[in-house]
Amino acid sequence: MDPSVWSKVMYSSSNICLDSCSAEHLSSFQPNPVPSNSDAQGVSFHKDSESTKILPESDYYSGAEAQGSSLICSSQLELNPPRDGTTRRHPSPASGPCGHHDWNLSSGHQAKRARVENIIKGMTGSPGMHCADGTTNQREEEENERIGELPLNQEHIEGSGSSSTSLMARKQLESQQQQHLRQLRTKFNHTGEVTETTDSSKEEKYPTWNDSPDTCPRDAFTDSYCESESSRSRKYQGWKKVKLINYFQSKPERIKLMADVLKYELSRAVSRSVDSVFKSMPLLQSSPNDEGSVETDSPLQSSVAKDKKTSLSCCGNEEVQVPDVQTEALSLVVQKPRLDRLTLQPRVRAQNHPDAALHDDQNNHTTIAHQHALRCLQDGRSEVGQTKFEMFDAHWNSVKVRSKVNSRSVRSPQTHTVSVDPMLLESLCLPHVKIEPESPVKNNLYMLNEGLTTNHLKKAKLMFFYTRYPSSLVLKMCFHDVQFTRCITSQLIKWFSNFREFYYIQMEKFARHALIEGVTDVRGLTVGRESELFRALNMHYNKANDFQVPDRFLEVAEITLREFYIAISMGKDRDPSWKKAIYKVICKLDSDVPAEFNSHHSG
DNA sequence: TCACAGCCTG
DNA sequence: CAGGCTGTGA
Repeated sequence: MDPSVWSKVMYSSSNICLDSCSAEHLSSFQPNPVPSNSDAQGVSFHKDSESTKILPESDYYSGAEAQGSSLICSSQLELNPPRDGTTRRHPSPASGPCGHHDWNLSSGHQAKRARVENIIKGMTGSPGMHCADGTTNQREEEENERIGELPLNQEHIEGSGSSSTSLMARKQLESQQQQHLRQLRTKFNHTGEVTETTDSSKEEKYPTWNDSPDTCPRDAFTDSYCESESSRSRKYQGWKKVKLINYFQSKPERIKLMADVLKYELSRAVSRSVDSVFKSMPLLQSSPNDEGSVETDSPLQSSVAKDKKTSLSCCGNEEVQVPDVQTEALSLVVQKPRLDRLTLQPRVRAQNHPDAALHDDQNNHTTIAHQHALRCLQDGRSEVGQTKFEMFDAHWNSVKVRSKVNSRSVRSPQTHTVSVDPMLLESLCLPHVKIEPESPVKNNLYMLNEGLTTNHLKKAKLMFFYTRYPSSLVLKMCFHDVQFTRCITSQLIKWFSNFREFYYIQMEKFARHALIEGVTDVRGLTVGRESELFRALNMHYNKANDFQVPDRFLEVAEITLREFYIAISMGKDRDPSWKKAIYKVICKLDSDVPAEFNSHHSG
């Protein structure tokens, strides 16, 4: 366009402005010394501005612009985390009292428990007396109650003064009990769970259920556990003590022995289940700062050591949740089903890591190694095992670091990304997952939505000096080198929307600041090239400062600033849509974009 | 219903 | 700057 024509248009536009946008009150308006908007926004703004002339945008927003509702919402979000599926599906391990977790084990574990319970049920009949082990918790007592039901029924008969019980009947009962226990052990052997204690020789040494207090507790069956787990020895000692105390209650002792067997089996099952969890659990960090390591390790060790179902239940609870997490994470993350077929680089599944939700069965070779090392560490049997664990953990950590470097940064914990080692993918020659390393050249030519480049963005910003509300026709003329699609158009419109947003934010900010500074005459508000407002705007739209900003833009900026000043001083900002009137005025101040913007390439 | 502007958020 | 969302006008 001819510059002269451009100037004409520009100045006519200016005249339109003076005619239409209340130039009269702009030139003569003198607001109340005290702004009428006495709401929290103004107060906050005033308060903040006492120490600093120009408020940082963030401060400004927190005090002046941000409405209370948004703040409240934010806090509400913190105080009341959304009770969505994520929250429900990812409960904290400490989400409930450990003792109340009711054996929510994995399906395999449940099957195992069902087997044990079937055995127990085969032995149980009617309610009986409680076990005398004072160390057992409620859970244990319930278990023992069930275990002791049937035999104690008989015991109850005896203990209740049934001295008429014949010796035959007694022996028959003992025989039945022995049979039960043999069946128990046979089943255990069959499942292979207690392999170290189930060879035939040990079975031969198994107690013969004499009433002798010496033979009963000192059986090889129990001792074998004591050898491997010292803490079990403590329990055993307590158990033995109870036995000595209740010497004359021989049958309950046997029941308790069986209960111990069952408890051991359950304990083992839990331990194994926990181990299995480590195939998919976040690998523990050796860092002392990592609480997850401590928290997860501790129950593992204590589960075997203390043989308390309280701790077992804790473990059980955790291990139950994890598969759910993984299941859900898989559904969320693996958008490209073929991607998880790859041998992706091991991913860190620390509980508080965004990638924790990722589950990759293909990583079993590493997770199993970690699991093995961890088990060695748990057992405390081998320093070699611990060394292996540390070495593996170090390797794992290094892998994690590499993963973080190579993968895209995760913006938020909610973001689920599949971190793939590009080198690995390249080595696999998989074109559909080809990931090119970022190069500076490509960054400079950063493509935006299949057409718009950073140069287009820069050009759009310069256009903003002339037009705040460009029509689609103007956009097409100015970005003729772009294949216009609905998406491209929307993006360009969005760009200008963002430009306007920043523009009006600056205007409001400086208008409020002027009011606070005590500016009483709107004529005192000017926007020159040396003004703070112009610097802020120029920094945003013309960062390189290689473009001569038209004077008309300064005029429009000044008009806008005064409009904001007047509106705020009149208390119009109490109306949620108070800015619309200003927008309506400013949209009429658009100028034509110089011809250079139309004919030239975006670069 | 669609397109667009504006607001909010990351 | 982009995406989601809502309100509005044609």
